Amino acid sequence: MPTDALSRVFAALADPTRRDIVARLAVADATVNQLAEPYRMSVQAVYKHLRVLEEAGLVSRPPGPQPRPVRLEAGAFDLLEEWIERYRRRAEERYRRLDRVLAAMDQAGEHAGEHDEHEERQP
Amino acid sequence: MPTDALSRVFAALADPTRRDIVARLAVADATVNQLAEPYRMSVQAVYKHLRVLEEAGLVSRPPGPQPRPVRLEAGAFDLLEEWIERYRRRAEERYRRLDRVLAAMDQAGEHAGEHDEHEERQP
DNA sequence: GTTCCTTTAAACCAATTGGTTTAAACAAGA
DNA sequence: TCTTGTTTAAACCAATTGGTTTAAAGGAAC
Repeated sequence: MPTDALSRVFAALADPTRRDIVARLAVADATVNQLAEPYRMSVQAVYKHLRVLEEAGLVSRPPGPQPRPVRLEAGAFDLLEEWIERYRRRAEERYRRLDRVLAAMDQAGEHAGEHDEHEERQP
Repeated sequence: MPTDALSRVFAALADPTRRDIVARLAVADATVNQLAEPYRMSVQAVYKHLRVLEEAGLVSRPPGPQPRPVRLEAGAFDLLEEWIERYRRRAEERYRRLDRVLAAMDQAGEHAGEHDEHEERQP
């Protein structure tokens, strides 16, 4: 439980049932029983899944009259996208750069082409 | 291991060490020993982490001379972003719609406002 | 107040996970 | 070939996870 927020979000979405719940909540709020109905597991198991999603900040259960609805929290997705975007972008840049290097090596001949390019020397 | 691709990717990134590895690979390829150096765990543990990342398609280890480099595979990020984008967008739309409904309820008086709006009736 | 549904809690279980250590197979360089 | 560094594999361990069942507490409606 003392794991960081990002780990909690990723871990929460690593389970197919939990992703399915998120998918269904994306189209409409639902009560726990509604959510549990299609699955072949106990209602308590669904409560457990919801607690995981809740602790990850992906879902909230606003208080109110008894069959409390479960609501998708769009905010947690931003955390994810921020992280992913950051590294994906860098990776793609590196690929483009690598492609240029390979192309240059290709037309220059293959005598100097070794595997020492991982020492970064970009500005 | 018979889990689906998306689960593997999410699970792989649910570990901070693994995310750190990805982050470092985003700036430059590295050998396993280079990757393992800053951590206080055994090199074998890092190999295990890399196997997880590899099976998730986030990383590849192109064959070649002995200290084989580890390379970030940008492709797997697309899977993630695709999934996230889909549901985040829907969730946001629903929020906007809900805001309108609430605003309408607000200026119409609060006698009819119950919690039955999760039966979707959008076209 | 009782009864019924919803929610939370607890004890338990099998499987997975993130590590370890030890050992063996591979590849290169001297 | 011998030695050294890299990679993979195996056996083990503690902690976590995704489920279960059972039980109890909270709220609504009658």
